[in-house]
Amino acid sequence: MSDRRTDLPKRFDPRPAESRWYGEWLTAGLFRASVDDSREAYSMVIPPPNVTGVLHLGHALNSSLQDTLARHERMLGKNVLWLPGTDHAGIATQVVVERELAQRGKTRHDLGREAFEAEVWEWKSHHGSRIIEQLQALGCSCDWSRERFTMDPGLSRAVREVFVRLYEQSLIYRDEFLVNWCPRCTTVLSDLESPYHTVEGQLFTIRYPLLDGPESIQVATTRPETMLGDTAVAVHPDDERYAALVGRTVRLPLLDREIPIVADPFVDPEFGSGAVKVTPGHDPNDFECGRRLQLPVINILNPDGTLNENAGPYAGLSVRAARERVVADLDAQNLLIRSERHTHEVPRCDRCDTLVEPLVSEQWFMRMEPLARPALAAVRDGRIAFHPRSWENTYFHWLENIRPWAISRQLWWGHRIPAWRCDDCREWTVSAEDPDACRACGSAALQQDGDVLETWFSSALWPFSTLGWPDDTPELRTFYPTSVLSTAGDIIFFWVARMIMMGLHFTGDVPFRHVYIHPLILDPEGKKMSKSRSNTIDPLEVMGEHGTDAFRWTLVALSAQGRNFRLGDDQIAGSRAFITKLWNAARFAQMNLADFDADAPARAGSLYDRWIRVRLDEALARAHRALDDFRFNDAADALYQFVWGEFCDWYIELAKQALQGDDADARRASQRTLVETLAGALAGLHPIMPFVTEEIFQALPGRDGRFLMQHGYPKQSPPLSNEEQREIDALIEVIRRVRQIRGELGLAPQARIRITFPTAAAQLVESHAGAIHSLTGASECRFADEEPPEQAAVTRVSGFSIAVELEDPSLLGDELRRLEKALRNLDKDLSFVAKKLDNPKFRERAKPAVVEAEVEKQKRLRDERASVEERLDRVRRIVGPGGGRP
RNA sequence: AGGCACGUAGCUCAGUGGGAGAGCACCACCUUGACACGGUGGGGGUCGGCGGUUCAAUCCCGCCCGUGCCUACCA
Repeated sequence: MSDRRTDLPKRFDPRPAESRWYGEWLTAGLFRASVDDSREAYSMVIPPPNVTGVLHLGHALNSSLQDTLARHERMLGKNVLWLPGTDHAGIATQVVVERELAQRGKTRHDLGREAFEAEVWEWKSHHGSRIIEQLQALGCSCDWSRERFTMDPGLSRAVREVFVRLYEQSLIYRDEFLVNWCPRCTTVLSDLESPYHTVEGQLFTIRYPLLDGPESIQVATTRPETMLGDTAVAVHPDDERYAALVGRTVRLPLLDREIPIVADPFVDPEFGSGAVKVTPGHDPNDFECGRRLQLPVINILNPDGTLNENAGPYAGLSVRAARERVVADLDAQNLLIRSERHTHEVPRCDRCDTLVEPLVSEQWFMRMEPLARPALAAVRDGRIAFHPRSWENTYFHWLENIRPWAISRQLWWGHRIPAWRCDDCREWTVSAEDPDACRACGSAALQQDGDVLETWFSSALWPFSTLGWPDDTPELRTFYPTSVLSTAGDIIFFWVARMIMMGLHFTGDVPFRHVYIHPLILDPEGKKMSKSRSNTIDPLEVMGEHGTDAFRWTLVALSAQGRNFRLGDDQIAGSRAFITKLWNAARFAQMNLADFDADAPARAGSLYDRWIRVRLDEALARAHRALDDFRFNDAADALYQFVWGEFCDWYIELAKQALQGDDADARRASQRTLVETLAGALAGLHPIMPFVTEEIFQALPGRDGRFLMQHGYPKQSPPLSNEEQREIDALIEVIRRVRQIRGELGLAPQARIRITFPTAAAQLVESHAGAIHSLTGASECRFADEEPPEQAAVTRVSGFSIAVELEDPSLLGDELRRLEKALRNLDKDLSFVAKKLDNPKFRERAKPAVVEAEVEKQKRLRDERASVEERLDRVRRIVGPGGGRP
């Protein structure tokens, strides 16, 4: 008799629901944004994952949160664009493809640049969409028709345009600078790409003899081989021990080079001997010291990490071999004072883990301070807000101490730098279009720079390059600035700050209005997850095991602001239980809706019906306020409490009377409330757990072929009057109190009980007799104002007492203990209230409302105490002083 | 070393200037016609420590201890 698609099976099976609904949503174009739309726009760009990447927990979390926002805003009726894509990940991708080539016994040099690039594109076409498919499995509602890749023609054009403009503004320049060099990748790395790792090394103390005289000076170093590039020895200007030596000359051992002793405040007199060898070619501090004092720079390394001709007899050796030889030779000449164990930090290549060598090289740099100033202002004046706000400190600190950015990379995979050098006059021609002739001398003998730009350079343009910049496109006009950027805290420098700088500089506006920094997921022991710790969790495995909705719900429900969280199986199992609860509530609804006619006129609902609708409205309002503030956990909590604690625990139980009763009108009204409230709850949950909510929604009667997302959120219902609110509160309290007596006295669940109410409660009890009987297990409710029967447990409910008759006289002993406990608790409460009210300063200085509340509280507690005490006396008289039981 | 968080029930975590909550775990009873991934009831916490501000502090301030993350780096 029903035209519904299916009956809900006993258990929810996530897999088929996930693939079915995701496919239908895509077909229906639900995720498409439109530029020709009068609705308010809401937009986000996805932090583009690395094209070589696989979905890890960080992606899963961030994407779940963004999807929650995107779906929520769509359901609010906005024109939502969530723009997806990937970045080309210069080094990572090149390393992957080179590894594949190596298996075929080839290097990229065997292929040549063009063939190698083709090889990478080929690789991308086969493997580059893996992470996109994984995001889809997670349910992400991105507008896939607008998927972008940082190497797309449009985005590449944006990169060139930006490079050329910055060059013309003298913000991009070439310079010789000490850079981080990866000898394996043979490319420069940014500081951020060369993280430090702790190693157990040695600290060598070496003696440098003075040129004129028998004295010598001792220096300490962890990298003795770099002495081959020393051009000075430095001491602190205020260090009296060495004051006489400053300006004299030492003879550098092994190479016999004469180098000066200089004074520079960067030297820490407390460390080691207080004198330091200065190697401007291979140490950041020394490089800066060298610039200050105009010391010569000697580079002793070849690009592959071997020593070059400047190392004299050590040329051709690896750094490691050279270190051993240098130490041995120094020792032989009695110049090695000592070596001791020393833990220190060395930089390694983020991508291949090779030791990074600082070395001087000519690179393209970008001046950052002029762009940093407006970027700082945009956050200071609130045009961009960080959530949680404390991350602003991180942002400010980095931008206030910003240094030039080395943007060139000696790779073959990436955006090739649009700069050509003239063979004849050596001048650079920088141009968005490939030039025919040198700008300086007109020569046609031009060579394009072989380097490419760092990947982050193109990522920094992502919020506007993906929307068509530099053209003035409808997409840009509609969706820029974007609404929210959601990402991880450790990426603020790499990406967020650079997007803000580039966005302001090139579009004149901020790239996004809100930056949400999501929590970090820790393992069950509270440690950061990492491959090296092998404590990672594979999101796809979890999704397969527990279902994607359970996984998403867990991540969202744990995302409290400003706090990381631990993830383990327990958390996810809890989410699955919640989904099962929802599922079973839906099955209950379905069973009771078999004859439901959505179009039939229904009379106004019962108090229960009107109450649960109001509770739904309040839960949705709380959830939506929470989402507005990025308090994802609070949103989840509001919905959870409603579904489980109110809809399932109370409404369904209360509605059973009408649903299963004889009054057809009452039944129809409750059916309507049941289905509409459930649908409203599903709508509220849908942004967080899209699949199961759609699955249930589509199985409910009265569907019109549209999807849950298209229905949006339910309209508000009229509020309850104060009287109605009091009535439902009192009913719930009565039921709770009686259940409490049953539980505390250990009455068997089957045991029927008789309850005596005062006549004043008659109206309440009679209006809700069905609920009271079924939910308390009462067989009879009586009304009497005289003293309650002796054989009874008495409890107090908002202003009146109710008595539960006890069949078994021995239970009075338990009742005695129950009352004694209640009395103890009341006395405790009373003494705390008294402590306040007896303090004259409290009455004098506390807010009058607070004082009044305490007075009220005291009055209520005293009343209650008197009533409990009276009853206690009576029970004591019956049972005797020892109580009913031993 | 500096910065930023965090420390609340056995565990994972919410929360608030007026005597603290949830989920899981635990105890008791219950295979009741949605649901044992369940129901009803219950026990359990000097809210990290020490000071300060306040009539009142778990909450605000300072110091200390512990944990985590980030940044920088001593040759």
